[in-house]
Amino acid sequence: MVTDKRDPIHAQLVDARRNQILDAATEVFAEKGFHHATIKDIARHAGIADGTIYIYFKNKPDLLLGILNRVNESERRGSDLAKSLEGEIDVRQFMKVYVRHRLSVMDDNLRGFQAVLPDILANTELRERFLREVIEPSFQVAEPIFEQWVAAGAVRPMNAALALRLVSSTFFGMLVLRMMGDATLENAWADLPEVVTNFLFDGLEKKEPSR
Amino acid sequence: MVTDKRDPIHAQLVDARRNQILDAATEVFAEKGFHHATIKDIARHAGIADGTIYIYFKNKPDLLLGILNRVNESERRGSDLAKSLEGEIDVRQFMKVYVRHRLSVMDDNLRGFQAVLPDILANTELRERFLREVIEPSFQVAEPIFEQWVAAGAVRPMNAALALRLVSSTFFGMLVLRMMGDATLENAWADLPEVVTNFLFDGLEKKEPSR
Amino acid sequence: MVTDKRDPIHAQLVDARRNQILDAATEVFAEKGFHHATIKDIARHAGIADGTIYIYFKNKPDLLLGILNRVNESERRGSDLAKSLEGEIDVRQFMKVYVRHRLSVMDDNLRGFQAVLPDILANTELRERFLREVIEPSFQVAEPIFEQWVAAGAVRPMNAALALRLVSSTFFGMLVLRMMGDATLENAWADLPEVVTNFLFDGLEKKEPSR
Amino acid sequence: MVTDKRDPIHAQLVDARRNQILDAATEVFAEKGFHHATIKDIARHAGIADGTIYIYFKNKPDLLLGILNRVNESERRGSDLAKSLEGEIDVRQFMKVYVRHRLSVMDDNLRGFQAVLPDILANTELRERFLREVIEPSFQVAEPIFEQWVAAGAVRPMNAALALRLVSSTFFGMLVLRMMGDATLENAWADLPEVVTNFLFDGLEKKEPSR
DNA sequence: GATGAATGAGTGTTCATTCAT
DNA sequence: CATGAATGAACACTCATTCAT
Repeated sequence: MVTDKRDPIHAQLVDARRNQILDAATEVFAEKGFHHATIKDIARHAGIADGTIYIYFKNKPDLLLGILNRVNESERRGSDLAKSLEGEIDVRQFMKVYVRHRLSVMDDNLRGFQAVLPDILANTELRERFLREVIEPSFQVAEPIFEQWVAAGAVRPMNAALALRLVSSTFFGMLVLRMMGDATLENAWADLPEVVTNFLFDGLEKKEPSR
Repeated sequence: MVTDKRDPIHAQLVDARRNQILDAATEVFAEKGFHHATIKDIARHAGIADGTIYIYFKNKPDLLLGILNRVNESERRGSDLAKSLEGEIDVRQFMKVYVRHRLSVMDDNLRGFQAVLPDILANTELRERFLREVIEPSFQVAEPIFEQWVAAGAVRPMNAALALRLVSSTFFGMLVLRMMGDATLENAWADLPEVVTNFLFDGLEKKEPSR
Repeated sequence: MVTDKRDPIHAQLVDARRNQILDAATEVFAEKGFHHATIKDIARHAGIADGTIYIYFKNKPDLLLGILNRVNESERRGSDLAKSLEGEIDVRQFMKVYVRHRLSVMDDNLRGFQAVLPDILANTELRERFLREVIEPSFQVAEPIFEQWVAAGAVRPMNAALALRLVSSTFFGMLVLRMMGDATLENAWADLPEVVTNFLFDGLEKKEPSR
Repeated sequence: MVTDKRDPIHAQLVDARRNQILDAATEVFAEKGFHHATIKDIARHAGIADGTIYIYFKNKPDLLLGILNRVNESERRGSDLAKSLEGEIDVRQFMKVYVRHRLSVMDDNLRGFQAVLPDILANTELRERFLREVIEPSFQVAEPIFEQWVAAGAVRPMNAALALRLVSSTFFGMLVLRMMGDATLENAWADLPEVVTNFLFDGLEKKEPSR
């Protein structure tokens, strides 16, 4: 029986195995950190032999890239959502939907971030890759939307690039605080879409809310 | 000649050596990450022999703790500042001073954070220690101040604990974005105290600023 | 349909497969050396799957033995030739035929030797096997022939065993030099039967050739 | 105590250690072949720890190169001898001295050759290096000497390059036969200088020897 | 105190071999 | 028979740590 490597069934099997391995790697990396996780750990976690991992991944760093790509994929859907909402008039409504989405992505991929973020921060190459491939593209999607808001008078005039960094920072910071194990943030997760939207729009100061 | 270990001159020499080593370790960890940095690297950077490091530090992780403590020291001065400003009536002025201080600490310790944060995020033990010893104490200092603001009507009523997390997240997020190499944030660093203070107080929305 | 394993057609098929695999193995071993050649390499070279090799050969060393046997077979035909020429009076003519034959065998099996000789020299077991099964038998064929020449006065009296080793050494040495890539020897290959015969009979010294 | 790496005493210690390791490696490679020898084997043989080997040698192949260089050193002394004898009138005497020297070098370095030759033959890179660095230079020393002999009428006119290859082949072949474990050659080793010289000069054929 | 050579435990990776399909 | 995915034993190499000088 000659099996065509381009066989879609074969491709599905390969994909399933890759995901099985990446799931295990995510779990173990998140638990022990990339460097303290051994291939044996991951293999045992996935219920396979050490060598099998090397059929699907070139080496250990490649596992990290695999996880990163899956996380990126989720992240990208955030941009897609933003794009799809473009033109929406009710800015605050837009934001609430977007924040909810972001937070849920964050929640779903928490283990993935925990597996990947420490090494993104530690490793120049990964860092640059993540910046170019994930963060900057999302800024590029967001910037015109933000400027449109300013033009429409829905948002006060400010440096769009900088404003995006601040909003983005808030999300990154929440991710980091959750990863650190902050209980308050974890327990309040359900209320966050509302709270964060208000924070981003109104800030801390007391004033007559615009609506 | 027997040297008394409690000799203050001796203590100063020891401290100088420790700092010399920690400086080298900070640089090398920030550059290569904790695990890819070797003791040889650090020793060469400090201009001493490998073995000498072990006279001043128990082991490699202990170097990380040493760096962490120096960073914490800087951080603590943020809390001190906040405490010292307590009672200040002009909330926005308070915030501007505080933000400026925080950002300058962040800037001064960027290499230190770069050396230490990836492993704080990766390592359960460090993570918990950082949470209990640095983050939570700073929340405990800030919470009464914030509640006092609410009581004084300077800030709109909101869950103090959560508000602090959001503010704190913004700072953490900016740190992370800078560590990632975001150029916009780096170039705008000088304007940030103003911009961030406004962001935190007023949010994004257009409204009649209260002052 | 039950196929009789003693079926001559079946046997031929098996033989064809074995040779197909040995050809591939010879090529790959010669190119990369036994240890750097992988079963995958050989299988790909033969256009079959890894596992198929194990239907025809017990294990990797067995491939080497398979190649060795084919080389030995060629070598043995040298002895056969010698034997067939026994009784021939014109010693120099005998030698010229024999040398030509040997050199052509060497040429034909160069890849085989390249595949097999390094490991014969490295591996005690193979070494002994090659010595007992190939080299010594050929000496045993040659020794009576040589002594007959001495008796007939065609060759000067000398230790037959030692003389054979020297002649044999010259051939082995030429093989090694060619394997090393010596260009002079390779380019002169066509002239060698004449040159080598003269060298073996007359040596280097100037004298009146006997004919 | 600061030790200057160019300290001659330090250099001597390093050299001693390197030789200790190379001795062990030679023994183990000769015994088991390069690929079946493990670093642990060699370390144990040298009475040191695995890691120590890597202080003095970059990697396992580097050990082979180290052995090769020591063997080359011995070989080079053959060329030196030939050069030093240049101008000698008694060609046969010259040859006897040279042959004796070569055979003794061969004998002294037999383990070294056994360690190194299999991989020289198996490995393209080593093969080329050995050809360029050892064999060809020795031919270049020998060729003018040989041509001088022809001019002086001490040797019959023949292609010098080819004649050298044949003589050289005889030596290589004897080395190979000895490595294979041929007992006859080993036992006759003491008589070889005489026998080989005669063989090289007079060949096999009966004739009135020129002296 | 300072040195840096030596140690050896720990791990990523390869690849011959097996076996369910 | 043929396949090739899976296995896991084996091994080169790294590097934190020690300690004699």
